[in-house]
Amino acid sequence: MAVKPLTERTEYRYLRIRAVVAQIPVGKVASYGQVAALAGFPNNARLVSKALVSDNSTLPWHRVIRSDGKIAFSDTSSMAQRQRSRLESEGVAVTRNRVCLSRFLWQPNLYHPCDTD
DNA sequence: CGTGTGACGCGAG
DNA sequence: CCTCGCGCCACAC
Repeated sequence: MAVKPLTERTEYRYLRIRAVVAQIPVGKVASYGQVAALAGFPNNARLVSKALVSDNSTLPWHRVIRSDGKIAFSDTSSMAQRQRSRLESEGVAVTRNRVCLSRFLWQPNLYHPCDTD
């Protein structure tokens, strides 16, 4: 099975995105859009998910969630459960597949669309 | 080159 | 709380 050869540009973008994800501290979370913006790609949150899917390394992918605080996976999927356990083991409370952004969002000053509660 | 798809985001009902 | 629609962009076909 040959790995899909990414274009040089895409590979570079993925590297930048992974570099940002790697900076998310333990016990904090960031949204896809926030990671994209920090990596230099505003309005391209989907690129972040792509970068994580094609990633093999030990990246804290579980600290990346949607802008509304919800875990991106279907709440019944095994991936969502794995992400929940990883977050909870870091002290991040997950209620009904959602993280309280007001408590656990990384760099809330940069981007906080849903700061309720 | 048009179309569909998705670990997204956001506003309207 | 929910669903829909549209914008967004890379990629598979």
